[in-house]
Amino acid sequence: MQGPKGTYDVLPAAQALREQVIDVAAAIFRTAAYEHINTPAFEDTELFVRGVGTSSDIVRKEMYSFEDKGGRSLTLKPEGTAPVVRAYVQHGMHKLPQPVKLWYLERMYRFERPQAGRYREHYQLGAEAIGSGDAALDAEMIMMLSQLYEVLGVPDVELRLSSMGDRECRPPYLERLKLYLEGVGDALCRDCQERAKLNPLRVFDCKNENCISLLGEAPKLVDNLCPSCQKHFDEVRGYLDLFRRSYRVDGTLVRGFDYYTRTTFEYECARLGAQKGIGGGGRYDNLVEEIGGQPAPATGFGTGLERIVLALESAGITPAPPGIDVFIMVLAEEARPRVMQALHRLRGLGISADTDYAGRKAKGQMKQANRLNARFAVIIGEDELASGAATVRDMGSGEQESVALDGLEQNLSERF
RNA sequence: GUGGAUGUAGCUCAGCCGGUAGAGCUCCGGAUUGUGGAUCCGGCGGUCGCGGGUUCAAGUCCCGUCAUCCACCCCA
Repeated sequence: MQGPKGTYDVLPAAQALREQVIDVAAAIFRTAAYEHINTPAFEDTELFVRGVGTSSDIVRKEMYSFEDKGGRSLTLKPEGTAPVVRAYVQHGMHKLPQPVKLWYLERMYRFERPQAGRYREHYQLGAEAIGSGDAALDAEMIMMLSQLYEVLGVPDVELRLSSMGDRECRPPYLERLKLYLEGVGDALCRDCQERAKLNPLRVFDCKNENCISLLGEAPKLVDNLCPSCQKHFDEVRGYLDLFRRSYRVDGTLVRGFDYYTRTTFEYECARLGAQKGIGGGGRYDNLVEEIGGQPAPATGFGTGLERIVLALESAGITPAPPGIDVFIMVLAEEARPRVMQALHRLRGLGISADTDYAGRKAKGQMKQANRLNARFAVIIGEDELASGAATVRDMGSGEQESVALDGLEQNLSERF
């Protein structure tokens, strides 16, 4: 038996680094006044169809959709924003002080071919600020991610920035782009000719060199913003300059969801190979309304836990191996009850403690204490029971002393 | 969904021109009657991914299939 394709087990050895990433992220969210939210693993399929958009690959071919026994069409969530917005609308959060600032750690599901840094189930850390159109919030999002990567030590991080415009400037731009693409015609690759029909902006994703050079002359949305979008974009850039956050304006930056408006951004890590995008997001001023709420502007981001971990590992970053406080060696069957009592008492005092359950010899138990990275080994055997004093060994120095069994736990607790 | 590479012990791998499977690490034990991190010795551990085919004989050759990895598509 094996786990399903594209899934993985997080084994104990891999937990420390993941937990470090999560802890740092949670602290950043907390200090920026974001509150934790959890949403269900699955939602009505309709939520993603309306939210993410029917022209996106995710909706067209990557959703884990199924019918439940009640005949409802449900989908394991492929992204985190639409569910949070659904919760915002459902719980009437528009009545709370705005903006409502939320963060999440959730599993995402996409039916894709697995690859380095890409799984069918993965974790994303994300944040959403709903109820304000202020460019300062876009900058806050970008800077929270920047801070996360910096504190963790993610190497070679680059930021790309663009704008998707709004309902006023995007439609006329798309007409211009379509005209341009028709002018280029058959010279584009077959994929791009498909994209031109379905979602013209996607042609900028193409890696075909011929297409890239043909599109070099194409009009870019970021160069054709309406005055209000231009002002908003300039404000975001102003904040990034204020924070000395380097970035590159990239008119070819196209994100995978249809709901973006105005600001979009993406962080990449050059160490990661093909799947180098480690986090990204942007503004989605129409999504709340499209999902059925009172219109409310919003902005947010998502970042991939696995890709951050891969990037950290590529830089050789590994957290200190965990250890325990005390390992108690049982060297006589008659000592077992006293050992179990000591274990229970120590743990009650908040001291991590373990013992031998494998019937190992003295040497084997000492070895186990060493493997567990124990600070102290406590020996209880025939001699100790007879003398009424346990042997306490400092695993760092190798020094040993006798400690009365009567006050053993108290004595040990004073050492931490 | 497309292309390429790879599947042998828990892990990393060797296995020649086809002749009935090996090493290192880990684990357990011994050298050291009850003392770790070093060394030496021994032991446990394998449906050779799975299914067919060729052959007297297949880990080895052929076909299929599944899985993993890498790339495309796309994305975190």
